[in-house]
Amino acid sequence: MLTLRLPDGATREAPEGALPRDVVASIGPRLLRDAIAVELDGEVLDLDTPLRKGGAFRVITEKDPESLAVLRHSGAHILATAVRRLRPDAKIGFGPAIEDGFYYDFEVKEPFTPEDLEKFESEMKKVISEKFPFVREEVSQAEARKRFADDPLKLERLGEFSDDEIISTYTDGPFIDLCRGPHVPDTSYLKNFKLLHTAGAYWRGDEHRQMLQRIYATAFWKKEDLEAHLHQLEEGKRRDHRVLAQQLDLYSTDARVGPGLILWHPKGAIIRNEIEEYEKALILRHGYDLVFTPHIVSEKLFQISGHLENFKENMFGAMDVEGASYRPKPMNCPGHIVIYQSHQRSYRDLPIRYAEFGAVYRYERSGTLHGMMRVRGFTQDDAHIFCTLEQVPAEIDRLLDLCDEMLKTFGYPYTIELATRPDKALGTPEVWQNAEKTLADALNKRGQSFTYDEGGGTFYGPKLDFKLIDAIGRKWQGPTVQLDFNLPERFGLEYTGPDNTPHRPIMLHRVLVGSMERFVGGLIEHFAGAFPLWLAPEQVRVIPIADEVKGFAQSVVERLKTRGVRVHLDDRSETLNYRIREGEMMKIPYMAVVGKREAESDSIALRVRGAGKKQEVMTVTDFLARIEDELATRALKP
RNA sequence: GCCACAGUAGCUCAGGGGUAGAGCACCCGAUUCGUAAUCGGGCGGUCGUGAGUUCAAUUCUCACCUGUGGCUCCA
Repeated sequence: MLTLRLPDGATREAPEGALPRDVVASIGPRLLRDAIAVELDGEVLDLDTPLRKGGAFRVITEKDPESLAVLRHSGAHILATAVRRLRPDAKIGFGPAIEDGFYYDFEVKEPFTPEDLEKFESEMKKVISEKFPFVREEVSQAEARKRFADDPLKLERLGEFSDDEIISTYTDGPFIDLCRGPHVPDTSYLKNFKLLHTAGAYWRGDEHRQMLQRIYATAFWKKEDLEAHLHQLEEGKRRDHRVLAQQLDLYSTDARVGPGLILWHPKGAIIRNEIEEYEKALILRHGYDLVFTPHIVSEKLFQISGHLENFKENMFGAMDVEGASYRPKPMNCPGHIVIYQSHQRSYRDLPIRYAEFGAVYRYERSGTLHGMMRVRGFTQDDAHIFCTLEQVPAEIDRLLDLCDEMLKTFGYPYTIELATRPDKALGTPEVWQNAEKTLADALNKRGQSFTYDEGGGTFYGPKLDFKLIDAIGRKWQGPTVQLDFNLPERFGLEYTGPDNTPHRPIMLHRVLVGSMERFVGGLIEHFAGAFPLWLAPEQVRVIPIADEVKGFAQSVVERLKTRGVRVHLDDRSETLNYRIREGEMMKIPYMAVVGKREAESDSIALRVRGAGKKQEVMTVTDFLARIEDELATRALKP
């Protein structure tokens, strides 16, 4: 007999091989109706998978987040069922649930078209209405080979099973798949789904293997959730930084310059410069020293750092300079280390914090480039902290303050992940455990919640990853802090301790925005191009209603200009409506409309971006005070 | 790099074996307006680049370049 512990503390006895369905039914028939799957000791099983061991037992219903993955995985089978009906020649690969939906990979001679997708979707609806049960069977290797004789990809997978592994198949109507499960009871459970797009994908993610055709889709229990998700995708498209940047004239690329190389237009440059100025003041306040290092560097440096060995495929080629090889730097760390080594260092000097807005160049494969998000030349807001082991907690604490302050300024909520030792790693497990504990302690001490990303560290040390959440709920890579056990060794970094002997410092790498390019690209989408006042390329546009008040409008412009406000006068001979419309489309935070009434009272009719006709009339003096306050506090609105 | 798709005026796009069209933008003129497009006129493209097929290519074919969606990789 197996003993199952229920969440309320009660226990149930069930014979070995009992079906979860029967156990759930014994708890209550209503529960069985709502049950999607069960969880046994953390493993999700469907209702028809025989129980082989006892443990913590929990029923999963639509309310549990785990149920969504079960639904989506079943959705993948339903998709494959439909595809097989319409394209019997399609060989099946894998079809897992993923974060926002599911996909299925097929090997086909003719790639799928958007019209195919529509047909598959209607065919899926048929499969759903046919209400095929998902039938689980456990079979022998020989039997499995027979069943998948026509599916070479499945046969390959079968070859990897060890003798003691259970091979299971799932059948829904005409379709059979090699699959571990779990699945929903039958195909009718899938009600709210949408096929999204197709894409090529390597068989088993290996670029040396053949390309399969992948169909991406999403599914939810509730119609509202599906609609919300599709709306978020739409909203993401509407905010696409490449489109907005074109409309707002922020940056461009050009084939003559080269792909993945960003040309910052004046308006984009203003945004970037505001961020840099802000960050510069911030880090100087937090005890950093600014440095500059060259863009091209002798290869010797990268031999010492190991980049030439480990990062070569991402480095641009060498250029010959009087017989010596130079390369554009892919990272700033070695340069900062050399500055550290330009003097003998004492424990009294530490911590040393070098910061640089360092341009780096990395050879990224052409297919990976994407707007400002993935480029070949970018500027990192990079810093390296050299300190003693004892100083690490205080440095982490300082960094958490710094990140928190900065992310609040941009209006990003965030989460933190602590990435731990990967399989292939430098240094002993003890050193790692110690370092991971130091990081965790620093977070815990200030009550900062975080999750673990097990095995997600770099080979040279653990790291903290900040994940930003943007205005429509998407996650972005934010600041990272990495401990480095490697470079101090390779360069033989030293400082003299109080005991008058040499010691090896600890090195911390950290970026806040990461790369100016990627961060600004993200900001464009976060704000949908409507930048807060302090970042807006054009902050105020003054619009005289008619020529007779041009002089007054000019005086408003002058007064704003002397306070450093980025202001323009739009006195073109266009209608007021036309000029207002253009200002709105350029997402200018404030339009100061002035007519005869305003000129008489030294005031403006202020149109706030996005507020439509709800204008406020205020004196120029009051407007100046308002602007100055919003700039000083870097207000997020308007 | 790989798979699929795309490239026509500054932008968004229509067209199609006989060397091109719209709207917006831009320029000129009229208009002087109270909160999201005033009217009229004009300028503007060797149809991504190169080669091939053809009497004839922007249109068909191939290669390359650039971009898009993914894969792989990543700030």
